[in-house]
Amino acid sequence: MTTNERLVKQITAKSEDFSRWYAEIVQKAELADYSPMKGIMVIRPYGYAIWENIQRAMDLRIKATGHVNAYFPLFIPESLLQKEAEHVEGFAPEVAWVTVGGKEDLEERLAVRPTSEAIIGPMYSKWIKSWRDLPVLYNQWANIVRWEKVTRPFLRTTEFLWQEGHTCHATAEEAEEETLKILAMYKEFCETELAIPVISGHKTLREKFAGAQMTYAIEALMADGKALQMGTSHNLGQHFAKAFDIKFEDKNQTLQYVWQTSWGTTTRMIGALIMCHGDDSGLRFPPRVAPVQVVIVPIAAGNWKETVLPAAQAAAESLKKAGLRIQLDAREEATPGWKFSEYEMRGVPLRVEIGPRDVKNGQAVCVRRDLKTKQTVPLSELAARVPVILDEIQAVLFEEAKTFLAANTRPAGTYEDFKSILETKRGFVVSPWCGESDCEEKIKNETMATIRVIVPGTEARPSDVCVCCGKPALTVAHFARAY
RNA sequence: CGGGGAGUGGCGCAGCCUGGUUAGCGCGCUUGCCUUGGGAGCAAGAGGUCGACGGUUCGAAUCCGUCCUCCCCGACCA
Repeated sequence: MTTNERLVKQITAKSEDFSRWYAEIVQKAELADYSPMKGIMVIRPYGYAIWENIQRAMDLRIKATGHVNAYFPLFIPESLLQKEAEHVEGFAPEVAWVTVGGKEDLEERLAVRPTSEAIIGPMYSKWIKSWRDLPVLYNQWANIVRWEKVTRPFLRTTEFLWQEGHTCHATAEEAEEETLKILAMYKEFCETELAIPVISGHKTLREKFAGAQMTYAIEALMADGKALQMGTSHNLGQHFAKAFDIKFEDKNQTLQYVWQTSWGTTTRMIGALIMCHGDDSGLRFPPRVAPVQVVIVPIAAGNWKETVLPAAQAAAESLKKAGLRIQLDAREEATPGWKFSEYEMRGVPLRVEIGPRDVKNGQAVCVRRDLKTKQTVPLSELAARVPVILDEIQAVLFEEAKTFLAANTRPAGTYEDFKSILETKRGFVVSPWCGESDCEEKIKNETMATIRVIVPGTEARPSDVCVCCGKPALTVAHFARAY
């Protein structure tokens, strides 16, 4: 990449300054823009299309596992939010409050939902009477407000979009099973749809959701070596059931509190797509969620409107019939070279060029965004071949990300190694840990790394000692600096 | 919320220190011609009152104050 090209594009190279690259690509690719309010962004059509694709794919999975969608209020009366002590304490610093309605001061202020447990609780209490009413498997797609101090487009914004599942079960075992089922579903979603490999496991008490009994999470590694939480699944135990009096009569005619779960994924996943797959030329979207999967660029020359254009239009039609998201860019005011760079920057997985030579030969030139390789495909075979190429691109992006994750997951037995890895390489550091919150805190203060998850199957050996304090290890944890 | 940087047509910047005619430049945009296989060329145009408010001054993009927003580094969080 020459300096001249860089100047023309006016985008900082990812390899030069990752943070700046991220901030610029979000705007240049028209994914999002800043609103007049601090930390509150506007998701533009190109960015929202990704969310719609994510929603569609996630919603299918949510429903396939027996859940149904519902919608609960945006406002939560303060008295409800306060019912679960740990919950309100955890969220208090970031709740936005409504205190005036019209011209009247409200008798009780209303929280703009930071999460919906507290508004769903009383409804579940009302609806659930019998063991026959269980399980309740609800999900809602909604917006959330958390008054964050530091914000970044998609990664942390004051208002964001998410799905939140809220379920009730008759037994602790069922709730735990649900929690883990969703965690597995999230992992599969990230890997299949987003081409982002994740590690999954449970959080420490220090990092768990306010009010949960246990929090599980999936964590991905971004290109700068920082971890990003991609989704959480909480086993709420009976904390909220007791706070909101959610009881049912079991088969033995005794009243029992329900066992609950809640789980969510957010528009943050779009940030992960950007940071995980992008390169110096811009975005690289996985075909399965790309807003535009194929852009067709006709090469305008000579009598192109009689020859090239009809061929391009026919190609677009045949690809649309194959079920693909297609854009035909036949604008005359932009040159082919300009379009090539533009769609690369915007992360379109495949570009199909059709020029006079191609029409003569009955072919098209396909250029992959992932590897930047070119191949010619007979026009008659486009509709059959392009879906295969898109699958390959999806697979390549996933493989590249997996390789990166593996290469940046390192064991550390001593605190010196631990610190050295975080200073020079980042990524995940896998180390034995004594299980004490004090040690976790100390490590965070000294290295900025936190325990992202404790992965099942990474138990400590009897001889292992805590990487920080040297006491016998309780378990082995994945540490990282995180967003 | 603490420390640092920044806000000037759509984008990227210069001007500010050392106040002074109609605030410049590149890209983009409009029109015409010509071109089109990696961000073409020529010509003619349009577009800003310099983040907001207040102050100093005969005069403010420029000096002072307050506020807003963005970026970076920390403390808190999806």
